[in-house]
Amino acid sequence: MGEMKKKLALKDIAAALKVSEASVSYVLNGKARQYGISVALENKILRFVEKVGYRPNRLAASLRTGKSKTVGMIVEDISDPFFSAIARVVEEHIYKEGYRVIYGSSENSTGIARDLLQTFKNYQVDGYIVAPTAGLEDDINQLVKEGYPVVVFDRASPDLQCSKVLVDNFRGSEAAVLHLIDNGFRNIAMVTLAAGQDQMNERVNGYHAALKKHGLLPILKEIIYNEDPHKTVQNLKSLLKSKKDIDAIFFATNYLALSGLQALKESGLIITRDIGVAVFDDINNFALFNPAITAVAQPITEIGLRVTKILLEELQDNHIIDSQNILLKTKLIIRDSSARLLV
Amino acid sequence: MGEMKKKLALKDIAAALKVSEASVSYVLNGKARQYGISVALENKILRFVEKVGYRPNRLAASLRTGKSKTVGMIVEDISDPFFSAIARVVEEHIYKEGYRVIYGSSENSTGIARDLLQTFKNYQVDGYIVAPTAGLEDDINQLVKEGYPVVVFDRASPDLQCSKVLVDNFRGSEAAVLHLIDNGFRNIAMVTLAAGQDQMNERVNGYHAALKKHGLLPILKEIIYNEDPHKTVQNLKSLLKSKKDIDAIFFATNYLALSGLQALKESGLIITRDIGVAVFDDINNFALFNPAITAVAQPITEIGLRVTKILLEELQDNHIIDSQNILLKTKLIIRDSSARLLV
DNA sequence: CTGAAAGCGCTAACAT
DNA sequence: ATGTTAGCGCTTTCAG
Repeated sequence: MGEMKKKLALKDIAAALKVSEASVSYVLNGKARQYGISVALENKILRFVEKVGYRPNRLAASLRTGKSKTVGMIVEDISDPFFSAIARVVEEHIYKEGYRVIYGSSENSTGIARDLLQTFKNYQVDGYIVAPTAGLEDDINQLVKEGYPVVVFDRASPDLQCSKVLVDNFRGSEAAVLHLIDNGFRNIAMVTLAAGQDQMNERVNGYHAALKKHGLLPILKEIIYNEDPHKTVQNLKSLLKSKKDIDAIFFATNYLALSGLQALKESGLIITRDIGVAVFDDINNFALFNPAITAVAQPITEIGLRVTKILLEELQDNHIIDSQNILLKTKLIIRDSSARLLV
Repeated sequence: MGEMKKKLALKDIAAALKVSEASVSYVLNGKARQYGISVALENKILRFVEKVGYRPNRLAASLRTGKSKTVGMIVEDISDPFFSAIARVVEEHIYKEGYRVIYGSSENSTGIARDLLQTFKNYQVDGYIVAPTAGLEDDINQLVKEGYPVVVFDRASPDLQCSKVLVDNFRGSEAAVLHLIDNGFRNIAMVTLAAGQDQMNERVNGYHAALKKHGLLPILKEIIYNEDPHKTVQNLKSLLKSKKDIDAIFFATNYLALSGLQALKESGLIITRDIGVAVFDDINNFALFNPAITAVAQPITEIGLRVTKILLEELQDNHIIDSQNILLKTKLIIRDSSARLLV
């Protein structure tokens, strides 16, 4: 295969132009004025660099400056539409500021997340964006203590000493369940994760709070993260079979809902006629399901923007910034699946 | 905020142990045997490194070796479920071999893609995975000529001189349309992109071929990439209004289908009763739509695995490898939306 | 078997 | 206004 053409280095262009490496470096970094490089020399350098297509080796610059212009981002699963949508927003906006993103999916495992953090560190990333797993608190706080900018999102333990961008899971959940109650449902089950993630706990708390206001009893079903979806469907079918009086289900995540809808289908239950449904997290397609699914929408773009903005601030200012705590509102999107069709 | 604790460097651990930097480096890179380091010294070094938690600076190693252990991946849009699912597979499998991934979304723009390629190069990535935009051929071939491993997927111009992992878009599309014809549909429209992407062209060719076999006439509607979805919905509603004899629609991508389903809904058309639907690319949820949507499934995991495997091969072997051409089969998943419900 | 030392390509303090 | 040069932290050749 082709020869690896010898790449031009800064010194090559300095030599070709018979100027010093420093001058070239200054010009390329927009510090010509600051170091009193003449406009003539500047243009000459710029023109030549353009002509020969020289591009500085970022690795070398990073090694020298200690800044890699890269941020590490840990999501739960990049193929989950919630996380990929946020990743997209972050990528787009942080790119404009000259930063690149390295991603990693934790699969909700503290071990993998820790490994990812370590890897990012080896790559000398300048900052971290993370959807933390339970148990990652110490690792993150350590990073903060060492002075690295860290922003967590989606979930956060109170112990975390860094900026946080979260949604109001409690109220979002509570609103959805109150809505189901308003529509006449009384035996409302909630399907959630067994993982002990903070945002899930809040969603469950919201569910309990709503029920309590009306003196209703909870029916909580916990699913293990990463369980084979087929098995989840089976588990949910069993639940529906054993508790025939369930008249509505509230799902704590979009993917649990997908399994749940499958379970309803296989159980021969028709949404609206037999059972009401609401979901936390509104992925695009819920509007197109038939019936359309009522969902608690998270402000995805807003989350991505806030995360990016805060990280950039922490990245740019060298002075101390207080960590920020952003709590965003969710929005209940009422669709057909939560309608009560009674005779 | 906390002091940036001075990071340990290799020379620090060499000094602490009173051994040479070379010894430490050899041990850390598993070359102790090769360079005849004693087992005793090896253990001593390993133990110490473990104890103080030293981690080599990959940037420095990369600068020195010219290998960054990073690959650059360009997708069309990381928030598209097709691409994020593939990204997930790639990430997972390439991670195990010690590589990291930097992603970028091209938004189907050659300019952005070119910029991303350049950026990746500045970061000295060892290899490239790309879903190419039309017009990126020269840039990619240049990379290949320079000796970089490149694997393209999802689409590829015949001019591309690198390994390719594609699906049989022509047959996949043809099979879906033949299926619609079998079910009695006669005025089958196809909604596709105007972008001139190779995979889209093949899908359109498959559509034409199927119609031709049965002497049917095409109704082709091209949508501009990145058009505001609301506008797309309007455009499709106009189409449905002006061509009232359309009895089925075949969508070339999952997101076009989402707009299309919205348009059908807003036009008061009921799938199965008024119109048949099939889609190229089966994202999870199509099975859960009601009616469930018939779709041409692409072997996502297989695509991700092949891409990863080929790239790793090209990355590891230094000797010449012929570029590989993989063509994977699609699978038509027949669901309710393509059923013909006639009286 | 081990140590010294020369860079990889760049930045920025210090000279001039 | 521009040039010289010492590293950033690592790998690897070469000499002991």
